[in-house]
Amino acid sequence: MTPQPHHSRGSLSPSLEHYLRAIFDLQESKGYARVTDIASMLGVAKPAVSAAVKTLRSNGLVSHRVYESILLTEEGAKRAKGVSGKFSILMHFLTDVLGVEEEQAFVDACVMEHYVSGNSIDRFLDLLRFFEEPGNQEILEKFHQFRRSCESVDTCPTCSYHCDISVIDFDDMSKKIKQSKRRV
Amino acid sequence: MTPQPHHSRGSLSPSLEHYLRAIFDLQESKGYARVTDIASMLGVAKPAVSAAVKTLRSNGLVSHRVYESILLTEEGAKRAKGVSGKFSILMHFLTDVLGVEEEQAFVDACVMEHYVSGNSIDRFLDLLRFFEEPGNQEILEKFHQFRRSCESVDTCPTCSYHCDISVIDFDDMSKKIKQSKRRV
DNA sequence: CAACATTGTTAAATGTATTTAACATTATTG
DNA sequence: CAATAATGTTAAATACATTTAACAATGTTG
Repeated sequence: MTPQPHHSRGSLSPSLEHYLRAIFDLQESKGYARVTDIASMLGVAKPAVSAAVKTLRSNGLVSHRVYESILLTEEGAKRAKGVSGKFSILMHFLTDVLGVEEEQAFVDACVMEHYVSGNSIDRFLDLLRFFEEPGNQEILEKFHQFRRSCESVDTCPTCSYHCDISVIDFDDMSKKIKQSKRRV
Repeated sequence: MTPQPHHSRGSLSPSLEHYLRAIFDLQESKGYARVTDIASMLGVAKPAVSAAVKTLRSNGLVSHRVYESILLTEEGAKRAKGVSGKFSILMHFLTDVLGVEEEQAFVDACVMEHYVSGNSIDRFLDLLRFFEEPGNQEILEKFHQFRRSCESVDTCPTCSYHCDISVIDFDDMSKKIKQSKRRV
């Protein structure tokens, strides 16, 4: 009914958020973003970028005159910073705390940044900070030892998730979970 | 060229994986799954379920004669167990370690189960187990205290992610990340 | 067992995100 | 400055996941 303001506050799809972060990163590193940059950065064809930019533009998140370069608006920059921040937290958590290999952590952080709630991200950050506290580094080190002691899938029951799920004692961990299955 | 075997080993879309887990859960709780059960469990319309089941069936993951109930094949059960296991680990980690509120944890685990690599899930499980080790519960308790000390967003810099991302010191956490931006 | 309720399917349409092919614009350079 | 290269857009097609509406099969019960 009431005409929807173009720079709406609604939430973006994961795909559009990802374009937004790519533009943010390019703007940080070279001052602006071009369609081709974005396309090669994200590994998609240029028309996909054109379409995405058009949508972002109609949401008031980027300014872009055809055939020219793309810049974030203030609102766009604000949102992009949010996504980028999530990414940083996740990336750090996965590599520095969990010890996930960097390439893998990157891929995972790139999807989690769009799907995990800000709420949970806050908690990831808490734990990251906890391990950074004076005196707590050694706890992290202790965990890394614990983790490193499990190089072999054959001998360690905790390293078997994607190898053989049946090794894990799920009865032990499924009590409260059962109850929370209301909505999926 | 060569006719693709129907029970292919390719990977499923997040959506189909989610249907698969729903079927798994229903089969566990009542022995079989009906279209209506799945639809109401996932909050989608029945034709969406019909379509998904048809695809799962053509992939050899469920057996289903029209108008009858749906059962996982051996292969389907194997894969569903994998997804379900990821869910359990994530749910536990989010609630018991991070202290994420249960409803929120549930939502997040439901998406992460499809998007996070088995590799990283293994690491989440490691950390979960680490905190369960004799003598380590108190570390977790210490973290929970650290975390609980941050109820107010106004006074605690770690609880501000989705409120004001700018509070976080990203320069500090963006060195190694910069380098890993090859593929997105 | 006929009427009704429940359950499931098909058909048609929508929305989003892609691709390739063809074309348009802009930039470079000989 | 004209030819060529690079960049960007539009158009058309595909794929997937979804919806509503209409219909079909199955089950229940008076």
